Amino acid sequence: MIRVRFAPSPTGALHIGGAHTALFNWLFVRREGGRFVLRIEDTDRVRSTKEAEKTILDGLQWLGITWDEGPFYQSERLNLYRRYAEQLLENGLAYKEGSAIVFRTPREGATYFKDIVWGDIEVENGSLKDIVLIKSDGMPTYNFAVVVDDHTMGITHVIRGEDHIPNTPKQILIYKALGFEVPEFAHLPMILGPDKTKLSKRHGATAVGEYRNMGYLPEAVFYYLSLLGWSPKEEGDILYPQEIVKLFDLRDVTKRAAVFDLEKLKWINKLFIKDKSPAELAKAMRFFWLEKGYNIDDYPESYLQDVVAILQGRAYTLQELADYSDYLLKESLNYDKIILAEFIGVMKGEEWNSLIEEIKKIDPFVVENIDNAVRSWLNKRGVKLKGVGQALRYALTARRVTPGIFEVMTLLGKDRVVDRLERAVSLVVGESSNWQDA
RNA sequence: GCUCUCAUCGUCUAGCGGCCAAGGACACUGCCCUUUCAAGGCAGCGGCGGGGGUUCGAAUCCCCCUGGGAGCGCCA
Repeated sequence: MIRVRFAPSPTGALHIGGAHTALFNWLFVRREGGRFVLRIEDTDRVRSTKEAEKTILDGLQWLGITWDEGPFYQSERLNLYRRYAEQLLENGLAYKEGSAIVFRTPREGATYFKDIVWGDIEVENGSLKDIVLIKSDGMPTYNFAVVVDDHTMGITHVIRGEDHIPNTPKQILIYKALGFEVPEFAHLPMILGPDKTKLSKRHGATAVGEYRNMGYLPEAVFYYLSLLGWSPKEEGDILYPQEIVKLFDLRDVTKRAAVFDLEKLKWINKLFIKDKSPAELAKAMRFFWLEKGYNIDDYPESYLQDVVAILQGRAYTLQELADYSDYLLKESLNYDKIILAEFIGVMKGEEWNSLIEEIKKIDPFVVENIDNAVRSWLNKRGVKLKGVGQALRYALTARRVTPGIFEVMTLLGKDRVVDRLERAVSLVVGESSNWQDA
């Protein structure tokens, strides 16, 4: 039975690197069939917090990284570490130094292991220093606790970041001293910032939660992360977790550290947004709309879904999508008077009035009818749609970029369209009908 | 400094001795479509770090150099 584990220390948020590690463990174990164990490495009494732990678990759940056992806490297993440390003391393989217990590394020979992704790795034992097992405060050190935990928890495959490669020989020495079977190791490539150094806060957002708040979809983050150090034979289409599981193979993991590319993540996020059903998306949008202060409960659910449907695929994040939907979910528009005057200026006030009258007659108020009515009115007058279309767009949305203007008009409904047009025209033309560029 | 390790377009990668005058994706640049944007279509830019070998033949194997990364805590 294959058993893997993800063992974060609760000293901060779940960051991209951690999520990447958890993800690969998850893909591997779901692919091969086995159990995913979650272990909290909270032996650093000073830096560990319950809040950090919660953030990490939330982050994993958000991404859909499920675990089968745990969370287990190292802080609750202190006796275990103590007992094994004493065993080493009795065997003469470790010694006391003050109130700490230290492992005596062999001076001769070499320690070898075959990493699933890196291949053969060998280190001269002579280059290793003695290893502290139990700290003066009675807590085990990381290198000792992992060994005891991974063994007693029956972990068969240790999958973790490349930064642990130098620790591995030390741990293997301890496994052997304790008479434990050594598990398989698979080290994952590091995730770097644009400057090619280990990704950290100074590179920008590194916490998974930040991406959630910015409006990234969990599936998108999941897919993007899976692409760092691994790749499906054919890229191009988006893949959902279950599909990735089917294609995943630890042996295909790359060794070269990968630079985190936000541009690509954004693009992937856009694809996933586009792929969502309007109902699902509308649900996910609630948080972002509310954050914008829109009174979304004033509108029927079906309308909200229509709003999403017309906009999805044009935004990189849900936050952007919320921003783009303002004119559909807010009743008042803030025009830039100069821009409005410029757009409305493509036609005379009386022409606008005529067009508006024409629009009032459209029934039912659907895309095809609006399109026909507006175009035939324009044809009769010999006016091009280009300028008027843009004017309509700005007058109705206070934006220069929106989905197709006839789609927008349909969604807005005849009443709002007429109201907004009349107001826009009067703002520019004024009561007197003799208006100037502002 | 010591130890381990990596090295294909700007970025993520395919490639595991001949099918590679190196393929895809993101980004970027044109063009088409067009009521704006996006999408879509087409075209383009751009890379095997360097030097030695091995071989009939090397991006692929070996060595050296160079460059990068990680680790070297009674942190995890």
